[in-house]
Amino acid sequence: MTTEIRTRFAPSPTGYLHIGGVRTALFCYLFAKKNGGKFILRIDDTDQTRNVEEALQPILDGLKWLGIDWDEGPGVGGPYGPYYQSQRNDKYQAAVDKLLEGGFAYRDYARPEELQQEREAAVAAKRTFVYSRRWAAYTEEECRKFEAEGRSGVVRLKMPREGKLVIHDLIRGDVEFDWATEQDHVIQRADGSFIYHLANVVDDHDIRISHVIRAEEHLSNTPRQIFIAQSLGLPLPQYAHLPFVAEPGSKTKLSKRKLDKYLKNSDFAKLVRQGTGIADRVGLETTADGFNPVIVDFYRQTGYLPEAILNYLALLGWALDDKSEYFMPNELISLFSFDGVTKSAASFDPAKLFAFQEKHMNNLPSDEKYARTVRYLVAAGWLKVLDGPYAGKTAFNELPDLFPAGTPLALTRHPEMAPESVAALLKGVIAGTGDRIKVSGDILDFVEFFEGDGDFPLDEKAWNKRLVSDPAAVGLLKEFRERLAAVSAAEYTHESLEALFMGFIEEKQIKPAQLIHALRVAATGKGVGIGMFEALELLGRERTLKRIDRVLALLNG
RNA sequence: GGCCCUGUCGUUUAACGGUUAGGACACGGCCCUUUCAAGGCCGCGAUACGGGUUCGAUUCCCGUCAGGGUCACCA
Repeated sequence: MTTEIRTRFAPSPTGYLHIGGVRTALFCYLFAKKNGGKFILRIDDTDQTRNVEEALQPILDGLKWLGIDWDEGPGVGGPYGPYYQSQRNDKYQAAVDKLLEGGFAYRDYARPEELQQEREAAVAAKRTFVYSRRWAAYTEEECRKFEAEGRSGVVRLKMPREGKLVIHDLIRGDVEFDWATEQDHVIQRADGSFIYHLANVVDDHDIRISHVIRAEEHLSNTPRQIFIAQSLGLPLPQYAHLPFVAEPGSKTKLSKRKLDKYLKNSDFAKLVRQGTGIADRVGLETTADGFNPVIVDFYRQTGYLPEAILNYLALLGWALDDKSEYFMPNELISLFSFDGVTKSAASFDPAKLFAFQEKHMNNLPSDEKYARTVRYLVAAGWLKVLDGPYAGKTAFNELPDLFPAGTPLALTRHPEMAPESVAALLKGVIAGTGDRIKVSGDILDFVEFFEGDGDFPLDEKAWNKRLVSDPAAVGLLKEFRERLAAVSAAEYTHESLEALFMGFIEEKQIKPAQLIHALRVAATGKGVGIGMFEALELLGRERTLKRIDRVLALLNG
């Protein structure tokens, strides 16, 4: 009999998807898919004080966006549901009863402060704390006696106090523990609710998990889980404890709460600055609670590619060989194995993540780049959607990551322009920017093509340097303007414009720089940008002339 | 503090007893160039320390040190 490979990711509904969690989910997913198995999503909501649905949605959305699809779980169901722990209490109760019956657990009536005293005494005596089990109750009668004292009971595991346990970890090899160092952990609270470890073991078995793949921080918790499983007579899954994702430049676990500290890392700060710049322009909230690189939403909103994030995260703790680094998701699936997984914690490097993003973005077909940038231009107010499911919508969160091809768009500042021309312009801008757009939101750095011709903003520094304080350049610009005016609309291409320009500077015996900077500022308002002649072609003759004339008029006035 | 894990350039990793210890990102320089990117070339840069085992240790063993995790009626 061959058993199916089944892995699970079991997030608790915290309201956001942590980047470290994604890494764990990804490895679970890759291992399952590589081996033709199933990846299951289970929700660890045993702590019921939270609003589960609301706090779960961002996590489901994030995983879906990344393409980490689950075969069983919320939304898709499956044969071993329910996939919410809060709905499985009957199973946990049955397990606790069985543990009690078998003598593997007991009811305990100790008060927290009494336990605390024992603990302190142990520390003072420099010995390992071992609960005296003084308030343990094994019969109904004992229970009633303690309850009469006003005590409330919990159920504790009755851990072995001798012998050793060896865990065969797929990544770490054999790890040995002394049973004596394990505590009598609570598995059911006084209010009858259940503790995670109990629920976890019961569910992993019920849901037929074959491989428990999780972060290293759970390694120390594994003995008690094994004890529960063995006491219940359940077969053990295979374990694989992944190194966790650490802070930039440190080995401490990455946390959502320490944004201020991470901001001192210049690469991290750079990432945040870029993201915030984009989010601000498309009208998104940028509070640290929801918008920060530890949370997946940050990347989605800034315009990262899922495949880039997956690629980077896969390399954080896994390597194929000494040279390959660039992988698409399907390649990761076919190449993944525990052999390549590292043992030590890997710190999150924002600069390297960004490098992967650049690479994947540069390999993106231009149609897809187009489909991904529209959202930013619409949300920032440069474009309007004329028809289709998103007609009239402007809020970023109401717009899709990828705009459907053929959606008719209008240019806010040039309402007269036909949708086909708008689409052609945007396509041209994307082609012109080449590899300058690193994240989809970067399109907002090239909106000079969407500005009005008579009122586009002029970069102050560039304006002063290239025009105000360079009268020679202005003279040349005036003259070159006439040459441009003489070009027919059909001839107004970057090739012929470049030829025209080169002829002009040769004739004038000058270097390109003596005119081209002035021309750029006049035509785009900026000191930097895409290739000059591509820019002129995109603008077209009429718009170029209008722009130059406006600037010339400003200089005279 | 007990227990557990980890320790190769700044970061991420390769080398599974024999290499001038390799790559990528970052960084520095040069080239290209109308700006900004990109690209090309070059450079900087590591086996935590101490003992063993071995003809030979990054690799195996022991110790030290360092970092991290875990010890909740959180997950």
